[in-house]
Amino acid sequence: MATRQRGRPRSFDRLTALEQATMAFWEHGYETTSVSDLTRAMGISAPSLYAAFGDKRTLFEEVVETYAVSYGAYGGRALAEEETARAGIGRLLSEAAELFTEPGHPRGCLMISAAVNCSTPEVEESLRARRNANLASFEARIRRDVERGALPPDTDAAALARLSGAVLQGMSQQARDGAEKEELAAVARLAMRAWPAEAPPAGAEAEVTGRAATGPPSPEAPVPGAPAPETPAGRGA
Amino acid sequence: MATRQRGRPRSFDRLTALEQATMAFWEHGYETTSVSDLTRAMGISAPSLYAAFGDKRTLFEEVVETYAVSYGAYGGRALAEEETARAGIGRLLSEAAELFTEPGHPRGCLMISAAVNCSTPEVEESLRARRNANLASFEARIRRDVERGALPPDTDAAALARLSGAVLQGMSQQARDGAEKEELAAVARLAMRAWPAEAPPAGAEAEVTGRAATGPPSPEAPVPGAPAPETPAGRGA
DNA sequence: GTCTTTCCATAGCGACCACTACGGAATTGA
DNA sequence: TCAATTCCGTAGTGGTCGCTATGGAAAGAC
Repeated sequence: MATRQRGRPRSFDRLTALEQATMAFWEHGYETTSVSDLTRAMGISAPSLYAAFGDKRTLFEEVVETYAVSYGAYGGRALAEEETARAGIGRLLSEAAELFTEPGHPRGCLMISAAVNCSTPEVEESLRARRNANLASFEARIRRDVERGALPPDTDAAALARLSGAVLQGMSQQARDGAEKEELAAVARLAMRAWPAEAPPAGAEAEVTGRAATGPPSPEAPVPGAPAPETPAGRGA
Repeated sequence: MATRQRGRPRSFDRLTALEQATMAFWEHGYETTSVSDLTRAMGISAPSLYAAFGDKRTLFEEVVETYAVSYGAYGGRALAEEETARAGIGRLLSEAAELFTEPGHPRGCLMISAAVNCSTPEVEESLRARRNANLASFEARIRRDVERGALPPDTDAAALARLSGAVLQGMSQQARDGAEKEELAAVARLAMRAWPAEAPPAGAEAEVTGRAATGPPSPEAPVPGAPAPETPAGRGA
């Protein structure tokens, strides 16, 4: 890649167009967003779209990938940065309440809602796989805390992960159904009460009655906050 | 309506055809199920479909209505028959785990998934209204228990209702994503742990936390299994 | 300038969409 | 039997779908 490319350079910004396509898909879903909707939203013509992004399905996959990186990364960060699985998922749900209702972009989560009832099985399957991968990352994070002793040994990690994913998905639909940020935040807060009593993260003194801290706990106590990436595809479960 | 109708009688059973249309819409959603999909599933030709059911949208509305009555009624019954809101919603979620994964029909809930990303706003809005009505019926049922003293006075009825709806919606999507009955049942069971401690249902010993009787001080104590329909449109929230 | 390369707008492809005009077949009441 | 009435299969409506062939305009290299 030495010389600059020869011919006429393209007259639109590829990343801007991609973001506009993201908004369109996010709002209306894969199937319901037609190519002519896309060209209108992106401000380019159909041949330009096909030259720059391949076909509609390839464009959607690229949209999902950038969405997972730029938005879904919140979830991965919450899980990785927080001391415990409980704090991580609590923060993830709380941030989701904000993200799902934030002005400036469509409501809810693209990975959750954009390929429901999709007649292209590959597309539906692609997002389903991302959702299930995130469920698996929830479960792994919880299981780690169980093994570490931060959660009771009889904790059902799979069920807790699935519940967290279900709440997240329900919050997404309710955001699209008109729920406001505070309402979803209350749901997120309440959902954390289903968690078992949190054991002391490490060497600290004990404490008994269930239902411990909900918010971000000790800034940095023991256990040097696992660098773990843990979630390959961002939020969405 | 005295005399029998004159001409040639229709050669298919209307209710059977309606049920086959229900299965098609349930599986693929409103938008993605084409009229030719419907005629194939129902075993009739397009003109017969239009003569018997009006247009596609009218057929869908009729499908939704019968679905709400025959399937969604489970939810209304659970809410009406159980002693407490907690028991009612607990039973509703547990029955949903079964219904959403039962063989013999598509997975998940038609009212939750069939009009996501729908390009016909009236259809999308119609199911959204049913979901929100069910949320409201959850909230009313919970609020009644709070006023009755069966739940603590500081219970956030709206948030608890919304959480229940979110879990239900998430369970529907996870059923479609492949979750099995036991997994969803575990989610349902776990979700009920978010509920506050249940107070004795009626005239039992006093309780502490402030605030004297607010609402109607439960004239008839334990409230026998309320005949109330309570939910006009069945499950779906 | 000239040539080469690439972009992009017009215009149109076949396929499918929801929906319906038509006419023969079937079943009634008289 | 004869109309009257209704059903339903064939075939086709205009419209939109995802996608692309063509060809002029624009911007580099020389």
